[in-house]
Amino acid sequence: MGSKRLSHGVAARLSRYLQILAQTRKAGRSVISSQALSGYSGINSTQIRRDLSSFGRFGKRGVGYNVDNLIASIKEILHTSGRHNIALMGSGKLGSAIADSDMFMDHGFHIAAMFDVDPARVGKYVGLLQVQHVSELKQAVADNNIIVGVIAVPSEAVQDSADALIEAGVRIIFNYSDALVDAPPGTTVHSLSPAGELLYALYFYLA
Amino acid sequence: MGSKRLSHGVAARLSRYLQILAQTRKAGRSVISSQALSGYSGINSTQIRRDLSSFGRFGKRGVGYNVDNLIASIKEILHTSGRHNIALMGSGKLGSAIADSDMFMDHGFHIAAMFDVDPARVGKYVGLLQVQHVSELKQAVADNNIIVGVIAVPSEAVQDSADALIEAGVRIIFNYSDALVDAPPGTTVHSLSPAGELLYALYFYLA
DNA sequence: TAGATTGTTAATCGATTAACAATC
DNA sequence: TAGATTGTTAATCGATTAACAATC
Repeated sequence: MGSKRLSHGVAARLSRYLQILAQTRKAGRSVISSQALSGYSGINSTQIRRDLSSFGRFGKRGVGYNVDNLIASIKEILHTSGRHNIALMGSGKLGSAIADSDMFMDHGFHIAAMFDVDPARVGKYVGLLQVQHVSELKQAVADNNIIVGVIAVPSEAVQDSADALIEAGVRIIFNYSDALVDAPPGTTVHSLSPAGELLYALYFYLA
Repeated sequence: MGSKRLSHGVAARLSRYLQILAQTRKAGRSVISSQALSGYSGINSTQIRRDLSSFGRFGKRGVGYNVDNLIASIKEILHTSGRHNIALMGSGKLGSAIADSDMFMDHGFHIAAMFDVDPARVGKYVGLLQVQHVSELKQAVADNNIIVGVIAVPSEAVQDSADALIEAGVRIIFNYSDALVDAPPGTTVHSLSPAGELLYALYFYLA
């Protein structure tokens, strides 16, 4: 066990635990029970204990899981302990809001560079980052070992941004719009869909 | 069939189809195959055909599904054909970006009011919406039949916004940060977790 | 000791997939 | 007619859940 390739379900749940654990640590709590994790994730507590116990004995009976240790253990299982560099596409309101937030930093991601097509924005600073022109993307990806692209541009421009990232060698893309993105096999594109989530919640609310 | 309560899995997948179909329609395509839907959703095409066929015969063999008809049919199945009003919490960069986008409008949601705690922002206009003080939330929820809250405030303030929404009677919340939110049973809170999604994608990329 | 929570088993349910006849 | 894609069956796999002994 341990060295086997994880199933998609298990990897997805472990990532989810990791995200919640990071928030728990941020809130100053050092121990968490499977019950509490279940409350935040919506995943059954038995499922959580089973997921974790298949990799080792991380918990203390009667107490719960040590947050710091569990974070370290899961990161090891997922092979994602390092720092991962991001290229942020778009320096408008959404892009700036993303650059300002801790959301990525808290999980070992680093926004290494920020890009725009608008010449009026290129050269300006957002926090510590200077906005670069998209034509510099390929070089920046190579120089900074960027493996993730985050797209925060108007929906009409999303496909162009995605194409530029793919052309530059980026294979993991997070798209903040709900525009559909065409991408070649081997490339992962995750698009936001708040409306989809809301319609789903609405069904159970109205029923 | 048809009138039975949907399982969570089915409702989630139908919402996902709906989101993709709306984008497909926007792109001007009038027909889509289960194969194409599968490509965009990551859901197996047999699963898609099975989900749909359990409610009726929506497709044409050899052709695919009519996009407009399928949207209407799924909305009917989900009982979410109407217009649904949203209260948007936060008028900063993120809030403004959300107010400017079509993401909610495209799916029958309407941002009916926008709130902030900062007196300097209250009264200003973002597009056609005038920013109101949070103290007016409860009244606005009642007046405008608001059933969904979208939170776009700094992570330290997320819980306060959620509390205000819940106090005002809102039971469905979409949180644009990855801060954990405590909410009473009966309330649905969906929080964004881009980092979680990325770690998941990263595992399969690195493996 | 008493209370709480893990680790694990066993049984059930839903998701996934391949395959293919029906039919547009 | 030929090609494509739905609708549906059957078989497999993973997720979910209840229950509870082990143990902190």
